[in-house]
Amino acid sequence: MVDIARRAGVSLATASRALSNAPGVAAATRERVLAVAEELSYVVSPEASRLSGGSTRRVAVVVPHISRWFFAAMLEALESVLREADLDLLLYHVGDAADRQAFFERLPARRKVDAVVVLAFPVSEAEQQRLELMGVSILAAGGQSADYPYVCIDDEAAGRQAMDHLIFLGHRRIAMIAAFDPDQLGWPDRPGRSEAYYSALREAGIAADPSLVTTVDWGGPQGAEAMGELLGLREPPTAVYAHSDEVALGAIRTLRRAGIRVPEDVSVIGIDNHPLAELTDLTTVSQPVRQQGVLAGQMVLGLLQGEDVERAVTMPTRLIIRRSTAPPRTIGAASLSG
Amino acid sequence: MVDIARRAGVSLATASRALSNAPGVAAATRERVLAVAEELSYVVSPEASRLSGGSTRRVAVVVPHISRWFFAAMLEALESVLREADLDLLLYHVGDAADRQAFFERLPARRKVDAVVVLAFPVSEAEQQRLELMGVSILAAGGQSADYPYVCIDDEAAGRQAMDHLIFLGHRRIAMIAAFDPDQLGWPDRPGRSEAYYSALREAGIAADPSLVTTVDWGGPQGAEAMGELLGLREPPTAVYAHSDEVALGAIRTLRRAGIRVPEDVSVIGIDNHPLAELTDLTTVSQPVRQQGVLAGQMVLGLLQGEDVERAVTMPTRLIIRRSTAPPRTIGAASLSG
DNA sequence: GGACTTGTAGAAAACGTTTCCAACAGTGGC
DNA sequence: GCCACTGTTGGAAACGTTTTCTACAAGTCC
Repeated sequence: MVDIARRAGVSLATASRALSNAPGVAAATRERVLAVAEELSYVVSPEASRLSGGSTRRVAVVVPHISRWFFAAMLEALESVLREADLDLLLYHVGDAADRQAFFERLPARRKVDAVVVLAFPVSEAEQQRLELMGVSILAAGGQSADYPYVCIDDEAAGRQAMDHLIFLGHRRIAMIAAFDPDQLGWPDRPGRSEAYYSALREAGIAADPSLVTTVDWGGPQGAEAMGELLGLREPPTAVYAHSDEVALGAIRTLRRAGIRVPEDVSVIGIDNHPLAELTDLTTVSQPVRQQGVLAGQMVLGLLQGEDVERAVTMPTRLIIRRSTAPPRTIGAASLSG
Repeated sequence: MVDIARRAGVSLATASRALSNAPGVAAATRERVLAVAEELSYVVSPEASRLSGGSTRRVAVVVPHISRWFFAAMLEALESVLREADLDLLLYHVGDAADRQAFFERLPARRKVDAVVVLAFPVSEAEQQRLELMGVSILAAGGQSADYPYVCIDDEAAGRQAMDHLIFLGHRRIAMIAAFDPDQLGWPDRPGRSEAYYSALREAGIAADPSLVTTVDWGGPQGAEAMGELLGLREPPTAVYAHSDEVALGAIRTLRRAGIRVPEDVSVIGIDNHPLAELTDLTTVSQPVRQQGVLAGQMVLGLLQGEDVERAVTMPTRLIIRRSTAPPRTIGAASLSG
C-alpha cells in the first residue's frame, strides 16, 4: 500500500481511506488512488486490515453432522449467501458433547470470527453468554434453543401434517418411530414431532397404544430394526409415522423383506423430503431446507451490520403425497381394532 | 500475549517461541508459559501471526457440491483430521466455472490459507501455478488432475467390478447410464467408469450396442428419465450399470413404476455405496469415502510440515452384493440376443 | 584458568493496515 | 481583514505476532 500511496502522490492514510471507501477523500484523489491500485492489481491484505481495525469477515458454522443431507443442504445454502457478501465460512464439526465443549472453549478466545451460526443443535446458556461476551453474534438455524435469533420449522405442525394424513386415509393403528440423535444428548429430540403424534391421535379420538411407539438412534438401519419390532406385535400397525425420511426408508426395507407391500399392506410416512424420498416414492412432509439456510445467511449479514433482525422465523412445511401411503386394507377391521 | 509473557515471568519473545513450539526454549520455561496460556485459554491471533510471517493455520477446501453425500462425507472426514491438528477449515463452494474462476482469482491474492484441498474437480495448469507461486500447497482428493498430489479410487477398476458382476451373472444385454456433472464442464467425467463398460464387454466377447449407452446430467431424476428411454428400445436391456447410486435409484423407480421387477426382470447396479443404497438393497461398488478424506487430511498435514508426501494414492473398491442384481430371467434368450 | 562453544533469554525491528489527531487551505459571515 | 468553520490531507500510534540480533551464563577443551 505504501507503494500505491507513493505512486499516487498521496500519504498512506489517504490511500487507505480511498481504498476502503471511507469518507473524507476528495473525489479526484480517490480516483487517482484507485487507478494506481487497479494498475498494479493490488489488494489489501486482509490480515493486516483485521489486525489493525475491524472485523474478520469470517463466520463460523457449527454442525453436528456434515454428511447428513439436511445439514449439508443447509450449509450449501448458507455458504452461497455468505460468499456473496464476501464473508468466509469456517466449518466446525462437533460430533459429540466433548467436541462441543472444546469448540466453545477455543474458538472465541481470540476473535477468529465475527459471528457463529449453530446448525440444529443446542447451546447452553453459559456457552451463549461466553460468545456474546466476546462480541460475536450468534444465531441458530434448523433448530431453536436459548433465546438468540433462530430460523427453523414448526416440528409439531410438520408432524401433524403427517399424522393427519394417515388418519384421514382411515388409519387408526398408527405406529411412531421416533429418532434420537445419540451424539446430542440433552437436545430436546424434536419434541414437536412426538407431540404431534399424541395430539393427532387425541383429536381423532384414538387411544394411544404405548407398544406402537418406539425410539431409536437416528439412522436408516435403526429404522429398519424398529420396524422389525413393530412387526413382532400381536397386532402390527397399518401405518408408520417416522420422524425422518431416512428412518422411514429403513422401515420400508424391513417391510419389503418381510414380503409386506407398501402402501397396500402398510403405509409409511417420513419428514424432511430428502432427495431420495422422491426417488423411492416416499410420502413425506417437506421442509424448506435451502430457504432456511439462505435466511440464516441473511440474518447473519443483518447481525453483522448491527441491524435489528427478526428474532424468530418459522418456515412452513408441506405434505408431499407419493406412493408409500394409502388407505388401510380393510378399513372396517382396522377401525375396530384401533 | 504480552499478558501471558508477564504472568509467566518471561519476555514476549520467549513466550512466542514457547507457544509456537519453536526451539531455543528450556523445557521448564515452556511448560510454565503453556500452563499460563492454558489457564487463560489463550490462543494466538492468526491475523497477527500471519502478518508477521507465520502461517495462517487455515486450509481452504473447495467443493463443487456440498449436499451430495459423497462430498459431504469426504468433507466430514477431512475436517476431523484438520481439527485434530488444530487447523481451521475454510469452506468454498464453487458451483460452476464462473465461481471457480472467481475463487482462484481472489483467494490467493493475499494468503488467507496455507493449503488448498480440491475435492473432486479439475484445476487448470494456470490455476495450479498461481497457487504454487503464492506458496500454498495444493492437493486433490476424490479425483485427480494436473500433477499435484492426489488421493482417489481407480474408477475403471470400480466400473469393472460392477460390469464383471453383471456379466458373471449371465447378462449380455447391459445398458450404461453415464452421469455427467453439468456444472463442471471440462472435467473428464469419470472416464474410467465409461471405459470399464467397454473393456468389460470386449473381454466378454459382447458387441457394444450404442443404443444401450446413455449419458445424463448427474442426479436421480435424470437416471429415472434415462431408464425410461432404455425401456423404449425394441429390445430393452436385462441389466443396467449406472455410474452412481443416485442414478441407479432413479432407474429403479422407473422400472418399478413400469411394473418391472428388480432384480427378477432387470438387474441394476450402481457405484459409491451411498448410505441409502443399503436401505434400498441396491447392489453397488463401495469406495472408501471417509478414508479418502482422512488420507487427504493427513497429506495436507504432511505438506504443511514440508514433508515429502506420496504423490498419488489409489484406494481399493469393493463389490457389495445386495438385492438389485440377479441372473437374467431367460439366460438362453438373453445370450442369443447379445 | 582463559578461550570457545552451546543453550537460553531479552530488545527491538519488522509485517501492512486503520484511525486518531493535528495541520492546512479555502469559504463565508461579520 | 479577522474569525470560525468545513473539507481534505499527512504524521504517527496502534494492532499482536515472529524473527533477527545481541547478551549472558554455564560447560568443555586444552
